[in-house]
Amino acid sequence: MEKLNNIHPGEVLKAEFLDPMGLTAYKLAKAIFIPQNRLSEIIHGKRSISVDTALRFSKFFGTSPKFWLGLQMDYDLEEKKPEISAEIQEIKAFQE
Amino acid sequence: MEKLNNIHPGEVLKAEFLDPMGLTAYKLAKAIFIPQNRLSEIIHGKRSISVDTALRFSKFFGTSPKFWLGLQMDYDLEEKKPEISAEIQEIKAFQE
DNA sequence: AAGTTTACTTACGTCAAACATAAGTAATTG
DNA sequence: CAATTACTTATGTTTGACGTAAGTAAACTT
Repeated sequence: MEKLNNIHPGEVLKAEFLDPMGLTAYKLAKAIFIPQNRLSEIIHGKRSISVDTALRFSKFFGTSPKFWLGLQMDYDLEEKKPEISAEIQEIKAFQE
Repeated sequence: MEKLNNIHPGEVLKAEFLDPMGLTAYKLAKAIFIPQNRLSEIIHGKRSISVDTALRFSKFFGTSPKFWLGLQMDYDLEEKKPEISAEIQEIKAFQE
């Protein structure tokens, strides 16, 4: 199930980092020592930002790793919410 | 590789929520419609807080889902950092 | 013009981990 | 003493992140 208007981290990577910086996925892959397909799949939303990837982006771009994992978290939450909303609604909040 | 002094989210769940609230893992599992072993394994640090689990905790405890996923993120980062620190150090920050 | 490097994508097999089911034990409650 | 509560561990399935590799094409080098 693909939620509309939910930007995945790969879009941010491409639009906010690679393109403005004049960088290719090929160059980035070499620079952070990962295979090219990892980046290709991230950019096309087929793979998530893992802790490993976040740490590498972090060092290269000078961002925090949580920035990248936060983007992923936001995306995953938005994707998952509608899938399980029916069951979530059945959950009663704890009464202290 | 198990980093010392890194608290996993299961510890927080037990020490900061279940115990103070007089709740058992059994009751929580029933309340949020998940199998008991899922909670048992989380509490013992053998399983991570997934998006699904975070959304359920969120509704039941009245916290944000990001609170739980944030704990997991912090834990995962601390665990992973030492594993790949050598390779990360070889990454050169991008020069604009 | 031929060859090397850059650039990207897709196919494929592996492995780790999140999942549910189920079974087992023990303590508590009716 | 039977049912429920409570917890743990074993087992099998599926998903997804991983690397390797191969394919195509464009842009440089020589």
